[in-house]
Amino acid sequence: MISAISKVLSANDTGETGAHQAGILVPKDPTILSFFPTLPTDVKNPRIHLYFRDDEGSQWEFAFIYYNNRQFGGTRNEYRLTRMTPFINSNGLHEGDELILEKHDGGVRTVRFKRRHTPVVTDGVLTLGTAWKVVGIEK
DNA sequence: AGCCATGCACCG
DNA sequence: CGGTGCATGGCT
Repeated sequence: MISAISKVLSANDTGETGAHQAGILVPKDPTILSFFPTLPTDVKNPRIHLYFRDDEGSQWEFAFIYYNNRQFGGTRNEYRLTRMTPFINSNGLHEGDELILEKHDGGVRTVRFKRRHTPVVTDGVLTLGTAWKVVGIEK
């Protein structure tokens, strides 16, 4: 049994807007967040490194961060998955391409992607309000 | 809520 | 000095 989520990359996600963003935004949807480890909410900008393996067996290190400085006088309150530049570039991903993250038994995580496509909504696929959707969450 | 942007620190 | 990522703010 695996859990998987996916997102259609925005221009900013891939760095095509010129931003040195180096990461994508993760919506605060509880179902999406359940894919990631739980980060503490009582500390500022908690982060955790996650390793994802691709089709070819290469490992990529991404950083899951909760920018929550709103609780400390700032204005941020959002999750981001950063450090994806090497992965984005070496795979030539662009805005519109779909990123797929999977979590297998034992906690092994893998990344895949689909080139620009039109999402096909089939039964069993819960489409959310954003570009993210749940492919299959184990519970 | 989500995407767009940027000043600065760090490092090769 | 140029690329990268952190942290933070802005815009829609």
